[in-house]
Amino acid sequence: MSRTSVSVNVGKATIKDVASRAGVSIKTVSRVLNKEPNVREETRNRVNEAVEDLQFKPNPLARGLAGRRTYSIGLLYMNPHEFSYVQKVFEGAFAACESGGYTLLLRPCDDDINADGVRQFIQQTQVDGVVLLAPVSDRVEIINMLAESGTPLVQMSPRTPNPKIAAVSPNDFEACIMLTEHVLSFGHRRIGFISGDPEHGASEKRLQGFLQCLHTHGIAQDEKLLTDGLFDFESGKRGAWRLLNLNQRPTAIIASNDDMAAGAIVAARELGLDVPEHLSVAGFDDTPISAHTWPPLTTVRQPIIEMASYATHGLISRITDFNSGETHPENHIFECELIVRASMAIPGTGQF
Amino acid sequence: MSRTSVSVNVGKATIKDVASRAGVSIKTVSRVLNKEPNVREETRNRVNEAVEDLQFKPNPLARGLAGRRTYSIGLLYMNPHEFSYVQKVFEGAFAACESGGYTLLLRPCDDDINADGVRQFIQQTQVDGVVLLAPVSDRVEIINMLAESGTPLVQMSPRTPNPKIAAVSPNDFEACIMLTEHVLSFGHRRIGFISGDPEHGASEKRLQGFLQCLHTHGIAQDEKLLTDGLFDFESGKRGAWRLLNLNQRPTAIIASNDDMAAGAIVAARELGLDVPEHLSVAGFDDTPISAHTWPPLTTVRQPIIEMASYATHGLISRITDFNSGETHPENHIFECELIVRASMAIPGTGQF
DNA sequence: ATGCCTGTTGATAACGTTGTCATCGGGGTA
DNA sequence: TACCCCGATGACAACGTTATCAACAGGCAT
Repeated sequence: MSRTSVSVNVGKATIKDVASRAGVSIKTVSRVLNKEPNVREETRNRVNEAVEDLQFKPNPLARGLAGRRTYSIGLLYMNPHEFSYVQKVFEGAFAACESGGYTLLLRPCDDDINADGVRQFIQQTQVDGVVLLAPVSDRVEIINMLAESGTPLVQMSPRTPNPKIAAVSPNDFEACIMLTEHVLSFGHRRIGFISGDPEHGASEKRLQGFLQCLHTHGIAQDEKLLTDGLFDFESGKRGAWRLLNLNQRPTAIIASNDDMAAGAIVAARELGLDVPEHLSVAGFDDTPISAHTWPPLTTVRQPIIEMASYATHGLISRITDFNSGETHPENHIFECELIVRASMAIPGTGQF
Repeated sequence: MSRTSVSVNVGKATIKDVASRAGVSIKTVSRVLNKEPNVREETRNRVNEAVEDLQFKPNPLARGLAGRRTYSIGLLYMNPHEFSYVQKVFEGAFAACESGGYTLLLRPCDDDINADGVRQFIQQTQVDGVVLLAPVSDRVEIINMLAESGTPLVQMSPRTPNPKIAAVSPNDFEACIMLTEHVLSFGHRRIGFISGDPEHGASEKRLQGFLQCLHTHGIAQDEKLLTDGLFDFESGKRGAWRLLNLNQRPTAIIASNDDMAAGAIVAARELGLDVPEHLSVAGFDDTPISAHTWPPLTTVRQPIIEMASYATHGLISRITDFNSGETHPENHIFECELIVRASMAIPGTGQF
C-alpha cells in the first residue's frame, strides 16, 4: 500500500510488507521463514508466495538482535605462513556456511593470542560458534573460556581430542606410516626425518608414524637422522642441510610438510646433489608447491576441504538443533591419500 | 542497580547501564561513543569512565539496525589459484578494518559472477562498502550496480581507472620496464615473454612495459617470443615449453607472474636445461613460491599489503565522513620493487 | 524586559526481526 | 453436555542501539 513500488524497492521489503501481502500477521511470516511447525500448509504457501513476489530477504541484523543469534561463525587460525592450508579450510567452511545460510568470519590470531582476545572477538562479532584450527585448537585457556561462555565450537586437528568437544582430524599417524612404507619400498634404509612445529599435534603424530614404521621393518633408529623443523621453508632447508652434512648422509628425506620438503630440495641443490638421483625427498599435505617444484614432490594429501566442510556443517547443526538431545560430540577421522610424484627414486640410481 | 554484578556480567553491559552509571541519558552515551560534538568535556569524561568500568562494548547488531550501517565491509575476489595475492590483500585490509573498528567479510566469486550475485551478497550481509579485487574490479555491470545502489567501493588494480571511483594500482608498466632492463643488463637479447590472464588489466600493462623497453633499446621484436598464459603454473609451463622448442630459443624468459615462472623452470628441467646456466627466468609478484624454487626467482614485488591497507582505509573514511564534501576519488599508484635472486645469469655462462 | 540563537541534554520513536503469551476453534474424552 | 487439550494464529513486548525533536539554560542583540 504505502509503497508505490515499480520494481524499484525490490529487496527493501520488510516482514510487514510480506505479512500484509499474505494477509497474515508478522509472527506467522516469521514462523514460515524459520520453518517452525504448526502452520497450515495453505498459509505457508501463501506466505512463501508473498516472500517470492517481494523478493524479501530477512534483515540479518534485526534477526540477530531479536533472536540472540547472528547466523555467522568465526574461523580462528594462526600461522599465516601455512596459508594454503587456511585457504582450503576457508573454502570448505565457506561452502558449508553458504549452504546453511551462515556468514563466515576469518580471524587471524597472533602468536600471543589469549582467551581475552578471543572473548573480545566473540563479543564484538557475536558469532554463534567458532571453528578452531590447529594450533589454536590446543590452547586450553581458550577452549575453557569458550566452554564456559557456552560458545559452540569445533576443533580441527587437535593434539588430544577431548571427548566433550567435536573435532575432525586426519589420520596423521597412519598416513605417515603409509608414506614411510612407500619410501622403504624403493630400498631406502637411511631415511632422514624433519619434524614439524612442536606447537602442532600433527608433528608428533607424523614422527611417531615414521618411527613405528621403521620399527615394524626392523630398521634400527638413528637419532642423528631426526632433526627439528617448524613447518616453514627456511627451517626445512636448515634441517636438510644438517642431515646432508652427516658423515653417513641419508639417501632419502621425509619432511613433515611440503614447504620444508621444498626447502630440502633447495638445500640439496646448494650442496650439488640432484633430486631424486642423489637424494629422494617426500613432503606432506599436497599443497600447491608440492606440484610446482622440480622434481614435483611425492606427498600425502589430507582432505582438508572435506574436513572443514564436515566440521562446519556439524557446528551449524549443533547451533541450530537446540532441540536434539545432546548428541555425543565425535572426533571424526579422515583418511589421507598418498600422492606419488617424481621426487622419489631407488637409491643412487634416479630410477623409479 | 539491577545487576548485582561481581565482575560476572562483564561485557554484558548495555548502553542503559552505562547511562545510569554516568548519570546521563542513553542518548548522551551514544553521542560520546560516536564522538559526536556538543558534549561537555566533563560529561564526556564521566561517560568514558563508566564505559571503562563496565567494560562496555556496543552491540554491533543493534547499532547496525538502528543506524543503518554495519561497520563491516566486503572483499570480493576471484581466482583462488592466485591465493597468495588474496592472502596479502586480506592481511592489509584486515589490519585497516581492525584499526577502524570494522569487520571484514571475504567473498569468493565464481567465474560466472554477475551483478545479481553481488547485490544479493550486499543485501544479505549489509556491508557498508566493498573492496573489489581485479578482475572483479573490471566487471562493468557490477560497478554500475554498486554505483546505482550507492554502495561505496574501491577498486584494486582496475584495468582502466574510472575518475569517479577510488582505486589503488601498482605501476605495472614501469615495473615491467624495470624488470626487462634488468634482464637486458645481463646481455640477453632473445627474451621470451609469457603474458598473463587477459582478464586482468595487469597482463596487458606488463606486456606493454616489456615491449616498450625492448623498443627503447632498439631491439627488434620477435612475435614468436611472445606467448600466452593464464597466470597459473600449468599455463606457464606450457608457454615455456613452446618458447623453448623454437628453432632459435630465448636465453631468458620473463613470466608475468611467479607461478608461471615456476612452471617455466620445470619446463626447462624437463627439456634438460639448467636454470640459470642455459636459461634465465624472471617472475612477477614476489609470492612465496618465488623464494622457494631452485633457483629462487628474480621477481618484482608489489606492495600488496600496503595497497590493500591504503584502499581499505580510504574506503572506511569515505563511509564515515559523510560530512566531508565529496573529495575527488583518486587512483593511487604504488611503486614496485625489483627483487634480485639467482634465476638470472649472463647467457650461456651461469654467471651473475 | 523580550526575543532569538546556540550549546547541551533527554524523552521517545524507530530500526526489523523473534519471543512470550493470549486467543480461538474444533475434536476427543468423561 | 462439559471439559480439556492442541493446533493455528495474532498482539505486543523485547532486543540495544541511533535518530528526531523538544526542552532548557545562558548569552547577546534588540
